[in-house]
Amino acid sequence: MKLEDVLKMKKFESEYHRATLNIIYSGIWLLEQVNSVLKPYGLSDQQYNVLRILRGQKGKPANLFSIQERMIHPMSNATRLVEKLRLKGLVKREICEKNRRKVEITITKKGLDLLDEIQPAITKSENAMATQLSKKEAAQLADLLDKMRG
Amino acid sequence: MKLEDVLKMKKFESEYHRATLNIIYSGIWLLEQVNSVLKPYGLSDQQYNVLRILRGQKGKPANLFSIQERMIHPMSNATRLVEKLRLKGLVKREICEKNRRKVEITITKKGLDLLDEIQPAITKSENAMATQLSKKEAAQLADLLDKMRG
DNA sequence: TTGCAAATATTGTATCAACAACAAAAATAT
DNA sequence: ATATTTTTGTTGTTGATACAATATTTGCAA
Repeated sequence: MKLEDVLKMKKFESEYHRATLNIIYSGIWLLEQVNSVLKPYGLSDQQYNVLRILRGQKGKPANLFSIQERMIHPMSNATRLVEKLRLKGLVKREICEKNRRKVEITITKKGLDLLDEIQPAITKSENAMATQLSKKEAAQLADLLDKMRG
Repeated sequence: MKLEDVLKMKKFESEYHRATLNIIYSGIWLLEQVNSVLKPYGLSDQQYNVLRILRGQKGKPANLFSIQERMIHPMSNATRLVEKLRLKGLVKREICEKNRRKVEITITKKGLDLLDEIQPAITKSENAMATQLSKKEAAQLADLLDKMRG
């Protein structure tokens, strides 16, 4: 569905305005898709994102600062988000002995298992895009966005 | 800057995964741009969005329901958001006499003046995109997003 | 060495959003 | 006409988020 129909707009001020609104709208739309998949597992998209970053560490711990750097959302308080994951037993936190300012976060077995459990539903949701766009178009879209941000 | 550099990622699972993350990230990125422009005026992006919808009504009032339909964000409570605008004197609300369930919202002179005041900064921000993308590319980007959502 | 600046994390507070429950008016059905 | 359902909006509650203020550790400079 075209954005002007979704938002019941007659016209846009410019192609740049149309692109701007479309990117923002589509981002929110995609986040909702992801969240609806995650909801049954009791995770928010940000929590899921953090778990994936930690899995990508392959056992190496990550501190809060480096987690924030890699998040899609700028996370204004990593401490409380990670604490929620810890309470669920999905991550472990330890003070770094080398540099006592840092807190080392690692994903637990339980966290890895949960990611494995969720994976199929997420992949399915992401691949829904494949029915609309060819692989080439998806790549082109991402390239344009990279270019757009400068 | 490419998304993989921003998020310090080695690779993506697929072009679809890359596009998904890129759209979400770019949407948040754009929202931040808009918000930084609006901040000095004490408006959130949602409040600004509502004011623009009301201006588009050209004097005709809009009720809360129709405002929600046209918002980029699904707004979970329009009542309170509009109340904030009313307290600032930017909108007026009246019970619709024809259908007393409805509340008619109209933008005030003060609201219109504020929009005019903000306009140049917003346009400037939106046109920053023009230094990165041609008009044709912007259109192509928006088309791909429309297509992506199906 | 001492003092100051930078890096890292936590906490407090105020605002905002999601979700569900509720209410009132209007439309529809019996 | 009365009861039921739908539309529209409001409110309560709980949890999330932004932002600023505050520690604590480390690194560096005088």
